[in-house]
Amino acid sequence: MTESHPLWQQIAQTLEEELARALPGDRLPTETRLAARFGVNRHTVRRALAALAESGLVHARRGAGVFVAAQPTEYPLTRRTRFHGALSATGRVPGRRVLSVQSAPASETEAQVLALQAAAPVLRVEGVSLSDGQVIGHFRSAYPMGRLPGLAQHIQLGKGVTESLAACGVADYTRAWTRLTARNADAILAGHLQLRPGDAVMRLESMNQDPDGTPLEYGITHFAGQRVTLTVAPE
Amino acid sequence: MTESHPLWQQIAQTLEEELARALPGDRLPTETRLAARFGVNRHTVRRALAALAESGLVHARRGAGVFVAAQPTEYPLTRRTRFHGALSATGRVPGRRVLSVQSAPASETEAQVLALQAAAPVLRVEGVSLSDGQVIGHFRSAYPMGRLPGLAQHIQLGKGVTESLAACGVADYTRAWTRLTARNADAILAGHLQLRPGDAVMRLESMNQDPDGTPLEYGITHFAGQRVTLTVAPE
DNA sequence: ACCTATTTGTCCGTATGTATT
DNA sequence: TAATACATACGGACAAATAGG
Repeated sequence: MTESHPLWQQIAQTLEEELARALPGDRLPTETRLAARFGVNRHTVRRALAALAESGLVHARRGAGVFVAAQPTEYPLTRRTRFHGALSATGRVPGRRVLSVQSAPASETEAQVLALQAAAPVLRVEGVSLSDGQVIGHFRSAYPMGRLPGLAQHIQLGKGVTESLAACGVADYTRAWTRLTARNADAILAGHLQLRPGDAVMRLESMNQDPDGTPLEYGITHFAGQRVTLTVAPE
Repeated sequence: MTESHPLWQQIAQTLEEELARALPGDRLPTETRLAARFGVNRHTVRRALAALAESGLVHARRGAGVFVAAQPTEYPLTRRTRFHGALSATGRVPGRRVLSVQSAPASETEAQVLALQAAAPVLRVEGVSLSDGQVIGHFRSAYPMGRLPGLAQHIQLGKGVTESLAACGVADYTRAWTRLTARNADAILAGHLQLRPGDAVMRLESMNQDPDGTPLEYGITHFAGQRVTLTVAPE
């Protein structure tokens, strides 16, 4: 093809084809060696590797090298979505790390979604979700404190959402709705998810409610696109 | 801030905050001006702008400048997902452009999902979906020809999926399941969706069936992450 | 229709920082 | 500790697309 694509794209495509015959965890040649092989500057190779990393095919570790990436985790997205159970069912070991818990007056959006009066107190919980020890998601949730007295203590003890809600008298809850979109990770999110800025992530905005329809939780979760597949199935 | 975040990240964050007060279509200062303003090299500004572009916040046009991007389209994802109806309901004008129609023996995956014998004939349809004239998605579908005689003629006449299936005697169909993940667009997909390589896209793999559970369509759709929000709601 | 200045895109080269081995 | 390897930042040069005269 006389179609003169940029050098870095040609290199990326060549590498992508070769990656099809590689195994997850395999290490690529160093940037310097690749530059020598293709007869280009190291930065041109870096541009190509950046594209592959954005596609989730490889990931770089400073000082170590560039490695072939692994396979995704399945995550069913149903009305009764439970993080712990969802992952256990697919044979993964779930985990959770709470980064911060704080109470604050509800934002405009939170008040509206949770059906609260303006500036009513909410408990904000931020953390990351793990699958087999690897970070797959980052969540930021808001709980109405008025309806869930004592929730903060349980959350801070490291208990799961379902368990903590049960301790507050919530026997059951279901997901009312979910809004989904894809974004490129910014620097902060990439840090949480152990990705590179620009990597594709799925953004889920959702609300959970009790059987009476009372809102119990409003959250925004970001999943690492390359490590998670969401499944939407009828029940 | 002595907080040692890279320069380009700090610049990206500053610009992101300022973008919140900008209107879609607004033009940013040139790279050279921004470099002067932040007291850095032009390449450092470019790295920051690249991150914002990957997040879908801005869009660069060579020779013209960098511009603030536009707003997303809503797309409900239910058991009875109908492209035309879904968009009409949100006040958008839907559209579809078929790029190719061809018959071929089913691939291994197609045969398995559609419950066909190996290499049974399927009709493959590829095209793009429009909302208000703008490309929002790219689809590649496979239909079992044995169950849908004459489908090719209707599809080629430019009719919609629902309409074409109706002409083959399918009065109703529902979505059996959907698998979702986020990816970065490669060069080809970016071309179809009028995005830039590396932009976040949502990949939907889905199967539609008739009321008896007979598979009718297996397809993979990619939505432009910045232009579409999927909603998952219980029925 | 043509030219020109402007603006972004690509590529090279160099230097230095930081994490890993 | 030292060598290796990726990350950041700077500088320069030219190509390609755009906009305006």
